[in-house]
Amino acid sequence: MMAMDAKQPFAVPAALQDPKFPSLHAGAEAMRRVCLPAPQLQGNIFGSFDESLLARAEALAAADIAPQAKAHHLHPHFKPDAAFHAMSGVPCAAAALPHPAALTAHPHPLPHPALDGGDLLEHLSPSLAVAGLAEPPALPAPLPPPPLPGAAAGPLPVPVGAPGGPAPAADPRELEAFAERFKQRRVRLGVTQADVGAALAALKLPGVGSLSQSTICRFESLTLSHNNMTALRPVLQAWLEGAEAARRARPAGPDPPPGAERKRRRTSIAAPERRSLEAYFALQPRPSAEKIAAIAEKLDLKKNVVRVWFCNQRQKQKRMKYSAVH
DNA sequence: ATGCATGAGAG
DNA sequence: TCTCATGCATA
Repeated sequence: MMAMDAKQPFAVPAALQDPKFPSLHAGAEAMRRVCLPAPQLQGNIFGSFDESLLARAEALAAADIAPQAKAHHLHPHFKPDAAFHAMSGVPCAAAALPHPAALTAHPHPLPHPALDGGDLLEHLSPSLAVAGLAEPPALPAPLPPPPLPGAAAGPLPVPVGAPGGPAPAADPRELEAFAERFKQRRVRLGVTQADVGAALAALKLPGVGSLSQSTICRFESLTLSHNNMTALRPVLQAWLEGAEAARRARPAGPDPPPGAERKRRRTSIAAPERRSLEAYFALQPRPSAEKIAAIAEKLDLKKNVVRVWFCNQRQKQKRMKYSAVH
């Protein structure tokens, strides 16, 4: 049998994840939907979900072979998490889309309506594609440089919600600063990300188990959601302080070389398929099951793989990094 | 460091 | 089914 990871660390109950503005969340969600390109238009486009859509997406995909085949998250859609941007106190222009048109706009212009999908697909040439690829328009860049990283004054004022009130939103900059200091101090301790993750279990904090290297890494690089960052901060801070204290106590640390055991394999999506997916995503980040099926068939991928890919893609859009750094 | 995946909870 | 937190596997 398989070694089950019966350790469900401290999966914050979803209900607890946004205890804050439940209605707001829902509202934002709804908002996002209505803000998106006219649903009717969508219906139009996808209603006759035929070769044309797929072809277009693939045309875009082909175009993507250009320089930035990877930087797609540049057009933040209006999402619940956008609230986070606003909370940061920054007039995050990135969250406020300039024109409704921008919602459907992609890094690349859509092929002319005159162009037929099928044909386009077959006659598509890199040159044509690249021609349409203008440099990404200069971003509004409303973000002033992080002002206060140096404010390393002792223990962070863990913004705890006063009893009766929801926990105040953590300042993204503060989180960012903490993450940075955390990494620095961790390295100074000569502890790896994996070590930290494993060590967390020893803290015996209620509801806190171990974490993976991935998660620690993502925390340090701010590639987690704001909520996630906020939840993890106190835990990691606790570990850090404990570790530093322990180190002062007895400077010598053992070096246990861990063993290695492997098992499952990761399916990897080939570049061309990935580009197509990105193009589809640009057109419609939330395809219906049918669309997913069609896309899957078109790209010769498993339906589930496509579905998960879209989920992960959406998740990526919500990572802190983009809000805090960009 | 990051891509693809799982599983819980909510709807 | 989706989101969200998280992890294994891998580039």
